[in-house]
Amino acid sequence: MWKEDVTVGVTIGQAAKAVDVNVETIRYYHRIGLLPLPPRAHGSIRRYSIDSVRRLSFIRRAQQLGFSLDEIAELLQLEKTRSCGSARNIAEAKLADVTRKIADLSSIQNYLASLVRRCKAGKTADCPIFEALLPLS
Amino acid sequence: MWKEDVTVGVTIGQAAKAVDVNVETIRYYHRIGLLPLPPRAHGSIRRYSIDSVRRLSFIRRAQQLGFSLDEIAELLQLEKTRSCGSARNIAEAKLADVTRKIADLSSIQNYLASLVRRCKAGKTADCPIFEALLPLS
DNA sequence: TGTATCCCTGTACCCAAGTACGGAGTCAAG
DNA sequence: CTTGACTCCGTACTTGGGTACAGGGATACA
Repeated sequence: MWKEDVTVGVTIGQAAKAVDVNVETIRYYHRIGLLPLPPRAHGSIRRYSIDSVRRLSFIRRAQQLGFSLDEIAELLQLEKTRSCGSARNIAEAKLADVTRKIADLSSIQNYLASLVRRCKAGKTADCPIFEALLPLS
Repeated sequence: MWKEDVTVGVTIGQAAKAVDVNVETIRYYHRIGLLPLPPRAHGSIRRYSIDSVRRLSFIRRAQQLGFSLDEIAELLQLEKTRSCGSARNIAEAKLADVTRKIADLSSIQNYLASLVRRCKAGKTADCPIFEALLPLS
């Protein structure tokens, strides 16, 4: 006999495996309203549609791009209107953010590199790392 | 009359102001063992020496360089031996870390920039941001 | 001497993004 | 029909880096 609903979509475990995420994480996304609860088939067990899984994988990809869950929620809201301008605003803000972070890290990189370089070159007696970082006593 | 001890060093509030940090933060550093408790003069009020304040300011500077409090504790441990090689190892590890972060952020930057650029150029109908980030339905 | 401003300890709370777990229900295979 | 793997819900805990009180001392200045 053909059980119509039960096999439509995947279980939470399969969805989790598909996007390489913890089952508890998916539940957490439900809790905070980031991912709508999928329909239940017969029993109490949820079935995740292809769309649900795609939404989940979007969340992970956006996270990798440095978006917070709040920002991701905002982006997912935009899906309803498909407002190109709003999405671009968010993307541009995030781009500015990332650019600033890169600049900050670059100056840290330069400083650390110069410390290491001078440390390698110099005598052990006056290690520039200690001089720069630990000006105690 | 000359009160010898009481005026040696500064109070927590002055120390906090000197390195632009919250009083509670200093107490927190004591709690986690990052900053040793300074001696008390007469009453129960702590007096922070110049060295204490320098140590505190080192913590903040190292934080700005991206070191975690754990790593900073490690660096402060090294002060005892002044082991140049160990310090260089830590600095080099952090440098590698920072370099990797920059690389990650750069690819994110490229991707976001290309999305924004294409979004500006294209027609509103097929916004690349939605296509790239929201491949739902 | 009053009062205003610090300081003390201890405890609880904050944020983001989860993770862990207990106790019960469900489902498929053997 | 039992076993084992999976799922449910709810609640509590985690990490890192702090903040915020409450309820008392201490100190400084007029």
